[in-house]
Amino acid sequence: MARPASALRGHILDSALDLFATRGYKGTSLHDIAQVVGCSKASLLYYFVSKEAILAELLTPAGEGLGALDARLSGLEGDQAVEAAVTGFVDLAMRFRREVKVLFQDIPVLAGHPALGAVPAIVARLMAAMVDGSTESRGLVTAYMVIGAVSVTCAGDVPVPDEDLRTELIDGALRTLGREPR
Amino acid sequence: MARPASALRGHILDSALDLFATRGYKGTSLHDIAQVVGCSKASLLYYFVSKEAILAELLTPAGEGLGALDARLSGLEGDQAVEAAVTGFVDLAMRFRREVKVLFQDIPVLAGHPALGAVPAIVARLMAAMVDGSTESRGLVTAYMVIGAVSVTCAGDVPVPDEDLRTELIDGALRTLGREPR
DNA sequence: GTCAGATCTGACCGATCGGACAGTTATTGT
DNA sequence: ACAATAACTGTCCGATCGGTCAGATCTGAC
Repeated sequence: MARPASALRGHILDSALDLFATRGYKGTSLHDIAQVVGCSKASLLYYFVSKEAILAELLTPAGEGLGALDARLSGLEGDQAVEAAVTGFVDLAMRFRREVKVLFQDIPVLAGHPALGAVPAIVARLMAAMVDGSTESRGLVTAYMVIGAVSVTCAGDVPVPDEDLRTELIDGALRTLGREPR
Repeated sequence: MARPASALRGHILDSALDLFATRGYKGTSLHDIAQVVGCSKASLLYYFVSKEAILAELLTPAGEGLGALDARLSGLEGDQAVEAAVTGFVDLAMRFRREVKVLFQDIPVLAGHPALGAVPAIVARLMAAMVDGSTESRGLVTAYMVIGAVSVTCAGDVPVPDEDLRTELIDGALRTLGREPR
């Protein structure tokens, strides 16, 4: 055994995330993952009860981050809530770029998943915070637009340094929402 | 035969588009399509040489629309090009909502496809037109943001009438780009 | 050394996939 | 009426999928 034993689990998660992000969940087989990791397919199922369990564990941190943002937002109102929602979502999307890619590719597969059950409601609150509770056409549409803009830009690989990407995403989102960038 | 014979082909395409949009290309089997259409799996392969051929035919109109927009844009410059790019892309995305959904879900599957080979270059030109050729961070990021915002909003089902959706998408995109809505 | 338990694997399984093909049924021109 | 062609299907096939399992191999405590 060349590799320290306990490291294999982490390698599996990392390789799986890479493959899921580039080929999609359904487009990646356990054989593919095993090949990249350099172990047998059976080893994957020694550490994880199923392929879906790998996906669930990969998406858990992002889900927790989203939950934390939701909690932070519940104590804010008005302009403060808007700015916190935008910056919080941008930071989350940038921190979990590969996860966002997976999420967007396999929404149908993941929609029914219990671990992700709370996500739609949280995203709905997040969007509401961005448009300050507006339920008019403008508010609904722009909230969707910001979510899409930030997600797609983070998932794609724009040739821009992370710091610049962050400020431009925040400024762009605020512009979309009709607010003056600070 | 209850159904007029020549109609089957069209029914296959329509049902396949629905299924691809909701479950993804890889998440939809030929058996699934046949069941929805109400014919045998073999019939699908009588009208189409392969599953991929169905997908290719479904995406062709959207690809042609994108090509037409590209041609229209090549004759414009400056503000006119920006507005034409934004409105043209919004109209395209709204006209081909289900196709956009399929495209976003299965980018990895479709990236290497020959029929879609010209798309990345066209999209690059479209984004360039939106930001008036800017290659700075702001331009690159906002171009991505607009593409993502419009695509995701059209793919999702925002409870807003089409007319309102169109004007809000165009206005929102122009705001993102830092331009005054007309 | 040796034994127990954790780690890892080859071989196998049933299900499902996209696709091939011979053959049946309906339609049409004459 | 009757071929000829188009439309359609049941059945089979090899490949690949996620997952199981008995056993091989490694590791650390004593």
